[in-house]
Amino acid sequence: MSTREQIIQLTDGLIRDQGYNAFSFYDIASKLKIKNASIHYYFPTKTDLGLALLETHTTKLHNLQQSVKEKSPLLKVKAFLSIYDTIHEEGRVCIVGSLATDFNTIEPAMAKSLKKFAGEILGWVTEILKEGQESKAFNFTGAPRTKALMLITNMLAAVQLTRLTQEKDFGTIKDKVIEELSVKAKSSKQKAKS
Amino acid sequence: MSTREQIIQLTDGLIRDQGYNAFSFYDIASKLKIKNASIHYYFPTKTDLGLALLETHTTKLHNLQQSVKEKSPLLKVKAFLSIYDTIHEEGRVCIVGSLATDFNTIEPAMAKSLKKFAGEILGWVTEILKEGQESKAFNFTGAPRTKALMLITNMLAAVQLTRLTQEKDFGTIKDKVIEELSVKAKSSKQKAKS
DNA sequence: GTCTATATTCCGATAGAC
DNA sequence: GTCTATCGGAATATAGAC
Repeated sequence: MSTREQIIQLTDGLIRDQGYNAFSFYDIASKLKIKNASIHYYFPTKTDLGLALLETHTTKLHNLQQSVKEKSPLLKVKAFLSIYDTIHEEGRVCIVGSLATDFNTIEPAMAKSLKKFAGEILGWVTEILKEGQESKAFNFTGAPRTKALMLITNMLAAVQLTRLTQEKDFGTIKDKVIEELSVKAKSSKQKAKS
Repeated sequence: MSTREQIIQLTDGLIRDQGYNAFSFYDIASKLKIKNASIHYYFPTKTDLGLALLETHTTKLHNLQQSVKEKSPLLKVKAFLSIYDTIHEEGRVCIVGSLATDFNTIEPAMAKSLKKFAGEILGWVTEILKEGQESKAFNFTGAPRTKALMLITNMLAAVQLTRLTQEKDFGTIKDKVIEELSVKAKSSKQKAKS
């Protein structure tokens, strides 16, 4: 991997671990055993680095979308949910949640890029839910966009909240999200479990 | 209000607006037209200030719990959800979400206090849902704790995500949360709305 | 309680040599 | 591309006068 790519990868980990305002160029430089100034060669400003990071996240999202393009709505939703598995295992949070809480401190260019990225995710999940609702693969009422918002909020905050409660809460939430989406008509069963 | 209380109140707004690592003693001092050093008179370290803030949030939570102690489960849930109304109107995020994304940068004492606070919220919402489930006021399957986690994640992330999407998304999410909880058996109606 | 003054550390960023 | 050196600024925190 090129130095530039390594810088972006380390930035990603640091932002999602500690937040945008808590990581420094030195954190990255020391890990790569290069000097501070070298980072500035690739990314003149911190905002340039943040923008490059958001571009790689966008590319990764597009790759994931492509990889499940022909799959069922359920598998597509699971593909989306699986994004958070690694995030949770790392003890980190997602890039959207991390930058959302720092939103009022980032520069306009980054804010714009972040909004676009969040919009693409929401649009994708909405499309998946719409497809599943129409094919009756999913069991939910109301607008797909609303359900997409709730699905995203569940996962985005699950990785944040389970830093404070119990590690297993993440899996509990994820399982329940899938269950509520896919379980049919509901014959009134089920009670204390999950 | 005493200077000490004003400091805490300003800290609260700043942390939930910009994040723990983005606000400074100077931000507070300048708004109160006093000097940096005066803040240190009340709170020797930033951690002391953060701990005091978490104590006021705990007190406010207890006050809210007391005020709805004799109400129905639905009104109790609405009381909990209403916490986020003001937060959203301010364009801020909740203290748990803000500090959760900064969790790996705060000192152990604050981390411990934050975990305790989050645990109290989760315990309270779980109790409300348990009560509503047993009295059949609520319509959900599975463990109350799981549903409580999902309710909290919906709201915690709603205020974060709607910074990036549309302002009205917050209300959409909140309404749907209440609807899914309280609507009965479901006569199969409802489709494109909400 | 609030101030001035200062210590210390860290940060983002730039200039210029190699 | 990476380095040394340095600038300018901002942060937390403390000492001691008033």
